Amino acid sequence: MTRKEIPVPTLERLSTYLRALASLDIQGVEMVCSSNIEAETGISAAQFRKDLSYFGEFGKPGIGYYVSDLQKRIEKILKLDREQSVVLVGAGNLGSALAAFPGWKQHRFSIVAVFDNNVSKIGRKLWDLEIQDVRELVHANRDYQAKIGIIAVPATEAQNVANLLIVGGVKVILNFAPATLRAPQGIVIRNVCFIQELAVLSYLLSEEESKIENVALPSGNK
Amino acid sequence: MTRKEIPVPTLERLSTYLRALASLDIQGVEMVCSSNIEAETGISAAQFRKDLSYFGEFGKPGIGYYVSDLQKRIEKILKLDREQSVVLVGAGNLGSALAAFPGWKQHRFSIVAVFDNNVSKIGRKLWDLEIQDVRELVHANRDYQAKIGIIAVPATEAQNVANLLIVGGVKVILNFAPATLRAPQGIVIRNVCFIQELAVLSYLLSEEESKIENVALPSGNK
DNA sequence: TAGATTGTTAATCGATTAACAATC
DNA sequence: TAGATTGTTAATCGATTAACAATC
Repeated sequence: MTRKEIPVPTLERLSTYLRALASLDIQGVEMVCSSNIEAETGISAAQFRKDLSYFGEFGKPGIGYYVSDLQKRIEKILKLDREQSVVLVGAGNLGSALAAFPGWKQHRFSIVAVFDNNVSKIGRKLWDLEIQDVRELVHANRDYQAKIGIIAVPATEAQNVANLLIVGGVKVILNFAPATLRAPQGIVIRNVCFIQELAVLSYLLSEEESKIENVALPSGNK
Repeated sequence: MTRKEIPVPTLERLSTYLRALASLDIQGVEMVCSSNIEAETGISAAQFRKDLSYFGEFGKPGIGYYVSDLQKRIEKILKLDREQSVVLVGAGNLGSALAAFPGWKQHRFSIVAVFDNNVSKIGRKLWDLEIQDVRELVHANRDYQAKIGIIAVPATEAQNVANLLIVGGVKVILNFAPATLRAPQGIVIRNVCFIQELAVLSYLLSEEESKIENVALPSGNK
């Protein structure tokens, strides 16, 4: 069956295409060509066609793509065409902001449970969900059967939480804690760390500033 | 001067090394070798040495690296060795969670102002900062001189906010809104979109699950 | 039909990995 | 000195870009 591995950058872009298509769809656009997608997303037309080519044929030469058809097919590829259960660990500021995100339903994700280790929070509500004791996580997920977990706890707790999620049957984890997590083969972890993003921006800012200096002071030693 | 461009993945990893070094430093570790870093971060020893090599020499053959020295030097590379002003736009759940992040000072960033367009929020406090009218942003940043901006508003507002930030003198933007932003040359934008991350995980989850099926049903047609 | 645009192949580019001489 | 580990060069790998035959 030699499954050709799909590059992760391609998967990330698929999600971007989906967003652009949704926006075009709302505007009433029915057909697009790859250069429209480039205009909308900044991703090159060639890259767009190449990305799609991993999954089959989607358009008509000379014509382009049907917006709603393409949307549905990409959703299917990413398995966003059916509701998926997500468990959230961490009911602090970040967890609260995540739980409040209005787009969960639209993107076909459903937060089925929230856990925390803070006794003063357990039993209270985070929006419409009761905050449960993190020690109940493994047991509770026997019912939920969630395969997707989100870690929104301090870095010091993140590995413990990851272990619990994995024991509880979670297969993929989105980790917001600034920590490198260990996990067995077959478990996928993606890290979101805005401080790291800012560090990159900090470097790029200094680079831009030095470029400007070089323009301002053209002569000098090269 | 032919500045050799540093790969962005290298910059991202530098930040990861920094985190590992901080953790080792706290544990009282004074020396590390590249394979220690691999054990700590999952990034290969060769990759670590290659990444550092863009910026000079950091270690001693046969010995390794001084933890605190390496920390300081990477911080300097990323310009994390001096305080940097950041303006935040969006005082909703996400903006609030960002403002509450306890690590700002430690990472040498300082949120100097928060803006929103919601009349019922303007004038109120978000933690210790007064929420200002986003229409004051350009003017207000003449004082702050922040070069770093964070967008934590709904997607529909994101481009407008980006434009304001840029007019206000911001050079690099961390965008949390699920939108592709346009910006002139010389402005750097990085997008953080957890829904996109979940979409990737959703695909990888289905991939993992099909692998397991294939193991469970070994014979079949290949 | 002529013009437009796809899907795919080949060429290019860039990043990661491996190997090793230099050196502590 | 012998063993360990660096910094760097060369080899490999993978992703992006360009080009174009197929086709609507």
